[in-house]
Amino acid sequence: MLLQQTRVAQALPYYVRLLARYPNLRSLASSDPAELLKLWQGAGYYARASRMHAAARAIQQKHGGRFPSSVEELERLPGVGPYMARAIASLAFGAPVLALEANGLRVAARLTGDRADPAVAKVRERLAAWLDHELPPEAAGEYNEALMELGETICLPRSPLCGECPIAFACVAFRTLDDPGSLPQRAPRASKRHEVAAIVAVRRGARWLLQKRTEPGLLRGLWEFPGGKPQRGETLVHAARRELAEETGLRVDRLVPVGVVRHAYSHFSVELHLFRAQAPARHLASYPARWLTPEEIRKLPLPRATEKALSLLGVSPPE
DNA sequence: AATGCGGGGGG
DNA sequence: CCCCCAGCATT
Repeated sequence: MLLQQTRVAQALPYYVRLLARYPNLRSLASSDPAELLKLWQGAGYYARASRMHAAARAIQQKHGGRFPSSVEELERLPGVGPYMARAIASLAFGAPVLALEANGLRVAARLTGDRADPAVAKVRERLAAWLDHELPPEAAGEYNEALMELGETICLPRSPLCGECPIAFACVAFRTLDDPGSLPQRAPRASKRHEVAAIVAVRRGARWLLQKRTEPGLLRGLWEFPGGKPQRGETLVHAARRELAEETGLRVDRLVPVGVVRHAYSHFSVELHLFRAQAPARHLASYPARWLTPEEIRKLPLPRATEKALSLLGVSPPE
């Protein structure tokens, strides 16, 4: 699950930590989801953590603790889709099925010289059918793994190392194209949005006011400083004050500018203007906001942007 | 079929 | 800066 849309090199340290903490299915199924999310911090796509937890529980309760082995059963598990179901079935149980993901699609497009966009279902089916025809039923797992390994180490996305490729002789892109790396051809993407927002760090003694993101969507379950985007014509200071009041019920006196946190997400980037404030005399912050010491903050799952903000405030990051 | 979902590495 | 990554769920 860690490897979904995540490079092996990036997932590896998380895998090691997770496996040390949850050495078997039972320990994962009975684990605290909050602790799992903290271990997941930094890996991104945080819904994967809760799906993995749900899948472990499902295997315990609906399959008696025995890992399901058929593609159909596997695909019913939370967080397990067409690729993972076939990867598990072939690699772990020897099922003669093709497990196709980004690497395999790229390799197949080049081997067959297919110039079409794999984002189109028809093209994916065509590439899958070709690979499926080549698949040795008695060694499907090794075949699937070989496809991915080739894609990860040699048949690279932009600059493939065709000189080191053991099957370049059979590659249509290598034999016919000036730049085999130009395949597959993808549709151009929408340009990235840029957003500006104001966030407020309210302090009360040794504690800071943070809130949990509870809405479905971006960074769900992670903790951040209150704040939001300015409305039309609104100043950043006013937006900070308004958002703080709306989200936590707090009204503060003076807002001191601290700095700017810049962070890039996949489809947009944000520029967070960070302000500091003292807690008012009456400070009944409403849920889901909480007053937290640095020690408590360190135990919560935090997005990169919040880590950067804490660093600006001089709240020491976890070592 | 299209969209949302993070963060890091490389060109 | 842009592109991509051992996909999946939702609409």
